[in-house]
Amino acid sequence: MVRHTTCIMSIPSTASIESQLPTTWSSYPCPDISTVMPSYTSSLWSQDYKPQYWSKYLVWQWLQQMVDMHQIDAASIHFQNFDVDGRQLCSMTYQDFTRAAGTVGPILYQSLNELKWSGQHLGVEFNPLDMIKSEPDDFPCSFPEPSIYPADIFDPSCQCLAPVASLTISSPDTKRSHSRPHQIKKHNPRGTHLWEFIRDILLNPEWNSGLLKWEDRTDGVFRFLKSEAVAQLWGKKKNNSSMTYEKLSRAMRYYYKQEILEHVDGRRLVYKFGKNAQGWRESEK
DNA sequence: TACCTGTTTCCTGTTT
DNA sequence: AAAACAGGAAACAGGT
Repeated sequence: MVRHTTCIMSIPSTASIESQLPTTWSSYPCPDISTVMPSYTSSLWSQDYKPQYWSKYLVWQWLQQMVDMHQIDAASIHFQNFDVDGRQLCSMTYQDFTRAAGTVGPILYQSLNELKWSGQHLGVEFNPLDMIKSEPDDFPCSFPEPSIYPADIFDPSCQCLAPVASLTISSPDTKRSHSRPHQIKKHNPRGTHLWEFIRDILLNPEWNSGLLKWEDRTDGVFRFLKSEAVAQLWGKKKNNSSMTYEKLSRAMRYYYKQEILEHVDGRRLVYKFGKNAQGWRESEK
């Protein structure tokens, strides 16, 4: 028996998404995108598309795209080294990329160079503006635009990410290549797992403006501050506008059995990374 | 094509 | 009373 059809089709309108947003969302520091980045809406396919003209935010979007595309463990990239705009990014040398991203550096360097000249990458068109220009009504923004925050929100001293030595990668390219000394990830059919998505938000303070919070950094205990907002972000990543915290939390509960998460007694919206969750510990920097 | 994994969706009941 | 939690059941989708 078919219990339900594709839920997206049953969503009445984008207004329902807004109504799902928590009231706290309105206080979320994410102003209208056209206000923050007016050029985005007026010149989507202009020169802004070129990496040389990207904002810091687009640089981060590109990095995120690279992480997804190549199945790179985001914890392996020192994102603080990419707190640059497109002009600065394009001025980085091969050595700079290697320093900033270790063994992933050459991949990023090559991808960027292809974008510089063609606007395409490995046959997959990269448009960092997709997340911004698409469906502005059903999601206020994806990750916050870094430039709209005080500089001190992004702590460049934060070394919350794992060293390149812990890199895991499983792109088809690297699977076939014996020249790259990457570890291969196990079966991961749909890109980033939910728990990795959660972990990466926690590890990247610039993305994590009040969405999630460490309760006990050492023990891996964290709390959802804006549960519905995180669910919306997750849904955005999965192209599922009907994602809710209720559904996200069901997926989280499956992690208990896998020991990716451990039970935390009696504390609402609080979870704890388990022994099979990797890349969140400070000692894994 | 069957099977597997990792969700996603829906649900009922319980706890806070 | 509402929100969150717990977990069963089935569907779904991408990868092998």
